[in-house]
Amino acid sequence: MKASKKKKLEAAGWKVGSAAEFLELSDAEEMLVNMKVALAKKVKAMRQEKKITQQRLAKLIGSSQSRVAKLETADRSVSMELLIRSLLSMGATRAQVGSIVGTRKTKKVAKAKKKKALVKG
Amino acid sequence: MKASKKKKLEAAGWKVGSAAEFLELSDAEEMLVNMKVALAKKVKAMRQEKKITQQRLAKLIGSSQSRVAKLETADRSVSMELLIRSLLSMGATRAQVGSIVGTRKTKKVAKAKKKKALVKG
DNA sequence: TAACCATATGTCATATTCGACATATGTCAA
DNA sequence: TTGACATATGTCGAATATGACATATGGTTA
Repeated sequence: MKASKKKKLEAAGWKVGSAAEFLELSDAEEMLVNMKVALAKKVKAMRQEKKITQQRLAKLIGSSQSRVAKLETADRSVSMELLIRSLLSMGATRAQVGSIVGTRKTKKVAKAKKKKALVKG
Repeated sequence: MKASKKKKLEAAGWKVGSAAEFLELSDAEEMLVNMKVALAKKVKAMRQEKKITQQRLAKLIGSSQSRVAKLETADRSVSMELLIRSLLSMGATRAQVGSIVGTRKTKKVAKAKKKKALVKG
């Protein structure tokens, strides 16, 4: 991480330890966000595959349509727990959830480029 | 639902009211609890492997010793998010976290018996 | 156009989770 | 015994996540 960013955060009142320590936390936060986004996409995909509305999924998990919408857009206000509960409520297995949590998304663009490069070479 | 399951959950610190109440726990909720317990055990295992105290882990994740203790005992008041954040902060990979989330615990005794049976047969 | 349905967004009162603190328990060495 | 250290538990005010509601947006059909 850049020193300038650290300075900025410190100026804003954030207590930052060593740069290395901060890096670890930053990575953890980023991974958490990525996990949530991945889970959110799966919620939407599963719901659409089952051809049910957000309203119906909401009822299934004891929530409301608006919260389901927030879930699927990985809104800041949604917890990991609710995301996972939603998947499980739609019939996902622990293994499926674990797979989503544990799998980093690969960029399709990057993959395409790599493939092209191989063909060319 | 089997009484053995109830016992298991209670042993893990999840106080369950009446049996009838427990019966109303959905499969999804039970899976969620099991995931939390598995993650909690991993937090403790990783911390001990790194030979650091709860106090130090607390500082690493910006929390307190008491909360880390609650984390490791899978207290009701701890979120999935904090459990995962703790693992990531100690250097766990997404793949590792995913593996814990997605893997149901199998009884060693049961496994041993199965193996023995195979040998015998 | 209008009416309808699905989804997104903003707000709010309540519920849950948070860090922090006090304190209890347990272990080990002086 | 005492004291120091690690961990567990109970509580509390603050922070965050919740369901619910109103409403906006976008697509489809009459």
